[in-house]
Amino acid sequence: MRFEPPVSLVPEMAFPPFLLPRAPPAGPADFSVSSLLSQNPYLPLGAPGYPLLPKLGPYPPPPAPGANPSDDLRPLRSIPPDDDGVVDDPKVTLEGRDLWEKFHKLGTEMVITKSGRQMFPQMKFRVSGLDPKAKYILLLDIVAADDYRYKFHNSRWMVAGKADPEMPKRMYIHPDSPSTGEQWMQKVVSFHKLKLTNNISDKHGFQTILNSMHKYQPRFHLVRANDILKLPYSTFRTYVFKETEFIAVTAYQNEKITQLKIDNNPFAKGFRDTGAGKREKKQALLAQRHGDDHPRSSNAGPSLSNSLGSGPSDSMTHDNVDDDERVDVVGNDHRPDSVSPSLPRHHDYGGGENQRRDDSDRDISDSGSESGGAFRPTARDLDHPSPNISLGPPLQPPMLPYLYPPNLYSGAPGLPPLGPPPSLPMSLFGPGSQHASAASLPPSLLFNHILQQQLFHGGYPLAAPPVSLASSIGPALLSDRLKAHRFLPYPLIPPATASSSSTSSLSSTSTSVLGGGSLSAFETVTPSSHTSPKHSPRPTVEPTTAVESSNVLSPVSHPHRMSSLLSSCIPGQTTQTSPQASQQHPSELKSIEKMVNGLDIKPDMIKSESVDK
Amino acid sequence: MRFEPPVSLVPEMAFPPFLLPRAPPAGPADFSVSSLLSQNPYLPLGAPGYPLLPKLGPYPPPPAPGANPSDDLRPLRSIPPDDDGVVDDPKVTLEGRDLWEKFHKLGTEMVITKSGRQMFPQMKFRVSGLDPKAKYILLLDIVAADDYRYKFHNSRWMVAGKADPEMPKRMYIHPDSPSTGEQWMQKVVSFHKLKLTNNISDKHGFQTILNSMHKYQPRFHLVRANDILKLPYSTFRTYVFKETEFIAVTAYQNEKITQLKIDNNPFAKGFRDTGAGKREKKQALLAQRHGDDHPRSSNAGPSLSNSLGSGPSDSMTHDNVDDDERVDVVGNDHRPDSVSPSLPRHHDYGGGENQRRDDSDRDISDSGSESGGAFRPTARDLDHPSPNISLGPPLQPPMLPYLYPPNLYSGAPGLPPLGPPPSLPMSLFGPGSQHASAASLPPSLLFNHILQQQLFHGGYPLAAPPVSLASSIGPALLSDRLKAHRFLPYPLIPPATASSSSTSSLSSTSTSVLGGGSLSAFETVTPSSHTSPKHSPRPTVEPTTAVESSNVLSPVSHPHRMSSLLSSCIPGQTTQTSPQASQQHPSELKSIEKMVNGLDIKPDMIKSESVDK
DNA sequence: CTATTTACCACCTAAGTGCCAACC
DNA sequence: GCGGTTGGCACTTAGGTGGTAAAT
Repeated sequence: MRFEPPVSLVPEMAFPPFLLPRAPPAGPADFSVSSLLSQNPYLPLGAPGYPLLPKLGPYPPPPAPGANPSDDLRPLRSIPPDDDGVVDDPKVTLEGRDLWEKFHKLGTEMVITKSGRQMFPQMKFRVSGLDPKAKYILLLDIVAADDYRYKFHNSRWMVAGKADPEMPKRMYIHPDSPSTGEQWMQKVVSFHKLKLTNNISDKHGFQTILNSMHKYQPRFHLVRANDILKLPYSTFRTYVFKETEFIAVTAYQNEKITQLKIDNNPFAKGFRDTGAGKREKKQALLAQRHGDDHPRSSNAGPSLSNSLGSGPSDSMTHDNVDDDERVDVVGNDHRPDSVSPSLPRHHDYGGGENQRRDDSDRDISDSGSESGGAFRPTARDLDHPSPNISLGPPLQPPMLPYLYPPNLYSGAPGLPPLGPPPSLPMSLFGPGSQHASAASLPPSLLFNHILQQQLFHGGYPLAAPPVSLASSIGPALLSDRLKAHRFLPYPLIPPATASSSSTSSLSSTSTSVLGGGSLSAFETVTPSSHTSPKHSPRPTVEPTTAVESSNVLSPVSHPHRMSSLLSSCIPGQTTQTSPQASQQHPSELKSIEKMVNGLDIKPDMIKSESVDK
Repeated sequence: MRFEPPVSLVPEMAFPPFLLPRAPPAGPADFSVSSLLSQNPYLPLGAPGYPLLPKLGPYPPPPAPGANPSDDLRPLRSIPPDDDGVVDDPKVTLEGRDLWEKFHKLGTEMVITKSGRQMFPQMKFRVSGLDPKAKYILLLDIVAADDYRYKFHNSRWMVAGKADPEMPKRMYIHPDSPSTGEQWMQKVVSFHKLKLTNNISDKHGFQTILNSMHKYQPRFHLVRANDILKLPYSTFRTYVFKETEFIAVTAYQNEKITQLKIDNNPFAKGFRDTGAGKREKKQALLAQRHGDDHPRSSNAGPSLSNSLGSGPSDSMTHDNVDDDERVDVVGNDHRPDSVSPSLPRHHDYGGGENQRRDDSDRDISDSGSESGGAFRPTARDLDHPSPNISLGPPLQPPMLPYLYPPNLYSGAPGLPPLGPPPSLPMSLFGPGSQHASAASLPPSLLFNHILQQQLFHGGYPLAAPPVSLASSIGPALLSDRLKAHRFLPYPLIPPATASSSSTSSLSSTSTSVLGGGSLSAFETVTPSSHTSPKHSPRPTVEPTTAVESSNVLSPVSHPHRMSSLLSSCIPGQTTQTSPQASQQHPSELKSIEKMVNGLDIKPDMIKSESVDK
């Protein structure tokens, strides 16, 4: 049509879309990091052109003219210039949680390659409860889930020794950052562009370097900040979904995982046995090629997903993600899977004030903020749904020069950090501050990164020679760590043996965590001294409502590891840590550690698990 | 490898890429609008969550503590908070200019579809001379090149009547906006994601609505602003490359264009006659299918692409885009194709100060800035290379409520605006300010957009009912315009006849412009009273160095159309217009209009044209 | 040797292209 | 039927999948 009658057009034309409305494309937003990175590899942080030193003057900005003098007493805060004072109460939901749980039950494996591989269930989140007008930066990182090295033996994952040294983990900034709360809430936030690699000389920068045969835990960070430079000074919330835990592999070990991937990943349709007829055919073909039907797994769990499971002979009859298109087959959203840190209405986003659950008695973070705030979870804090949430106050500039090696990130129970965990990094948090690093770590890393850039004439992170970091944290430290762990033969030493003072009796099923109520295959064969009798090593778990609530007490002696891993708060509860506020009570530490390990599960959390169609 | 010797790793690991370095992907940056839009359709302007009213307080920010009191005397400026005072001297180069020129010679056609179609030679620019630390917003819009409707008859484009009413044009914000100068300069800035459509009910928001069989002119806007909200207050520069002019079609008319697209667009390789052998084969096949070899065009050129050019019998022998892969076939960069607005070193980016060419006498914009600045190009200003550049100061808030209907955008000579151009919009610039709109228009549109959002509770532009705009510009105006032009039979009325006071004798080959020195097929059959005798209607132009420098004097009576189209300055020269500063001398107006029409061409501009291999 | 990892493959999705028959 | 428009088609690029054999 060339030109319709004005009458009908007027309405259309009347609206001047000078600016593209930015209508979201169909489907989840392509919020993937890579998109932005590839599109605008420079935008935020680390870009050469980015002002190396904030021009904002001292952080935080001076109090407003009419501000009460007492305000000055509060610790430096991260309130961004445009902070409208509106309190947010973010809730985060893991997209495709059901699928994630299916994988988790089997023991999720993620392929890592030299060139980088995307994660298959993709990391996608729904966010709500944000201040529509405030700007937020969303991040994702992947940290070691424990200090073990694994091997897939007899159809199950077993500990095969101490972990290899972790490569420094990078914080993946969602490419759309910073965007307003309204923008983030409008669509699913996807981090699918993030790539996993085992290539230490990652040139792309899109990739996260992982060790094969090690267990990892993705973490989602929500930071209220309108500028990436302010990240280190801003309040951030960390959400951990245990169901996204996975073991990095260069080749799939568990055939069930392979099949689940094939059945759910559109790009793997070529390997799919569509429909009954095709299915048989294809599998036959595969079998022929293989020469044997049961690669590794001897235990088939009916468990897996979609009912049909006319799978190959080898093991499973488990999955039947019948149709190509469906990714989330079973009923979703049966259980409350969105969690909110629930900041107090008068919450102060700066580093100083405490954050409490609106209606709660848990003053988790109070001590943390000004005094040296840290987690102070109560017992109540332990019962919470899937995502473990933690809040962290911004780090103070004074600590910036220090860098906490990301490889110390692991916070799982059981083994102590590789070798005597260098206490140096902890100095950041001052003596007695043992777990504050959990939530604050990400920012600290970010900050340090920035710092490096500033110190070393701000080239691209990758472009900049490694020297920068080394110097910032002390070259000796880093190299020592590396040396200490080079070439681990990864014997099958039981984890318990290696542990130091840390492993408590509670930590038996140490790394076990439940993906929001689902049983994970990971819980199976932890070679620790106390293997959980509850579960058979096999993920043969039928759709059940059984609750796996193991309590793990993480090593107090290595709080930094712990906290860095998963310091969590009960959803709807907030914890606040600040570098200087890190000194906490030992008792608190324990609670925190519990949360960190994400072992407490509420019965209602399991509810939706058995929905497999 | 699991873990290499620390010695080798240390350097690698020492560098903590916490933040992805955002290494640019190979090839030109995927800076396309759509990318960001699709990725983060909300980011900048118009997003619901976007702060409707800047919280910055009064623009500009209060002077620094140590600032001289006299600073306060300066008019409100748009200097962004992070404006470091560094003067930039932006230069913009059209990527693939040679290819563009080839198309332009034939009379570029761009397919528009209901679902939206990307442009094929893609809009890509190289930018340099920016302040590395300052943030810039890059935009692209496509405006009517004239007021005609065309038809392709006898192998040439002919005017077929007055233009249909234009749909409101939207300003396409480059998705990476805002980014630092350093970021923009680092790679080619691509707008390839922009899509053209004829679907008035464009739901996607990525698309620009055009009228089929109408001629358009893309424009590139460079704005120094660190926040999209500040766009209206910021200095902007507009670059117009005449070689990117095109006629929108729903189906290709000129077979040569088709072939040129096929030969150069990788996605059209399927239609390519690779190698000599294949070529013959394919064409034979095509012939079979067609049943006739000459769909529409009676003129075939052996010309087309891959050397073999055993094309259909039609006419031209002129061009030859030899190889598939090459986009820029002929010698590039023979002529200076990068242009800089050349701001004075002490240039003030605010709305107030004047901008002069560093070494020049052209004080083009001076009057414009504080006093009500506008173009004041001198004769010298008229001789310049391809991109026509204009500078515009920010619009002042007072004028925001007004909206200038984008469809009045055309600035070509010849016909007057459709019907009596509503003078209302011009009120924005005050009486006597007749051409200031050119450069300032884009921002004004943007601003109005923002305003609308603010006024109408800031929904998405598209989401928001058309009411907003209608009300802002006055419903009556818009609807009247629409009514006035509905269903034009587009008779073959010669343009000259329709013109009002505007068309001067100089404007004979009115719309003819040279794409940076190349002859355009568009110049051929302008049914105006004075057809350029120089060129045959057919783009049969052999590789020649002939210069087409026709001077067109655009109608003074309709300055808004003119100016909005192509107000241009000599490269390296800057013009500045401001809403309030719009009152200019009549003499200046003429100069400006000349520039607007981009008719002045320097001999050296043509140089590279004949290089076709 | 074993246990992993790599490189390459066919197969898929997603999306851009012009062609063409059908439509108006 | 003409001029213009539309939607399905085959083809392309680009890139994500797991399989597989060879390399480490």
